[in-house]
Amino acid sequence: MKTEEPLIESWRNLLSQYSLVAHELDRALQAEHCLTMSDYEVLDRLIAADGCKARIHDLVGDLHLSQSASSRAVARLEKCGLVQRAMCDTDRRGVFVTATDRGRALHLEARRTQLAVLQKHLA
Amino acid sequence: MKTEEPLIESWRNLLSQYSLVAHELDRALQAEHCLTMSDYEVLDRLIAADGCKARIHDLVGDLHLSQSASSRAVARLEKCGLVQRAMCDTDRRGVFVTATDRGRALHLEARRTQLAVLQKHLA
DNA sequence: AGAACTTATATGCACACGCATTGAATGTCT
DNA sequence: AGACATTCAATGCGTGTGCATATAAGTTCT
Repeated sequence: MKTEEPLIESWRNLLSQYSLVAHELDRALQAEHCLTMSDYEVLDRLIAADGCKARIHDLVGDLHLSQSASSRAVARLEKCGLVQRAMCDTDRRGVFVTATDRGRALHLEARRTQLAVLQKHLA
Repeated sequence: MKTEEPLIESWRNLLSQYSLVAHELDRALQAEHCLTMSDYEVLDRLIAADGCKARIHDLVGDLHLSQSASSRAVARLEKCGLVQRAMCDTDRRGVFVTATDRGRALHLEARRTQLAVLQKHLA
């Protein structure tokens, strides 16, 4: 395989590395914690926020997910009891999402799983 | 946001860059050529092969896709007339996939689309 | 040759995704 | 205040994905 465009070479490297890590991360999180990579990302962002609380709208910007996918991720997390929805009193269109105790606990465990995978592939 | 683990920092960068490029690439290929990113990747690998011809099994290794997803991508390309399936006479389990003239032509056009997107984001 | 195993593709199924739309609340402009 | 536009979240829909399985062909071992 000749190198052709270095641009394509870069893209292939990016794609390869992403695919490898993403697939394994997804498998590990699913197997050990019943979480999608996206679910974990939502939880992670939420916990990074003030008071483990954020509006969905604010999460979307950080998430590499569409608004609808983010909304559904929150719904999944809520169904598992990791997160709670609450109306936002200052703007009743908005929805505040808060991590529950179980959510915070699971996040800690899942974080270890994540680090193990990253260690293995990005170290 | 404190930096915490540099490992996580790396992963976030990888994820961000991938998401940006992948989404835009997908949109552009779909809009201009009715191709998924995966479809294009299959076509691309096929054309890189000897005689624009390869067995599905051999494609799978390069593709960042599962066997089933690869099989379906080939099916899509065939439905669009970009590719042809043919039995492999030396091993009748195998299926040879060959790019048609239209497939080769479309690949050239799509390649320009790809390069434009990559240029914009990876240059 | 025949049975047991392996390999190459296709397919049923459940699920996460993005796009488009809906519904409700807010904002703006006259 | 009232009409129109905008914003936030949820949902219907179509589609691509991986996993498990099915099917068919090749391989190995006795």
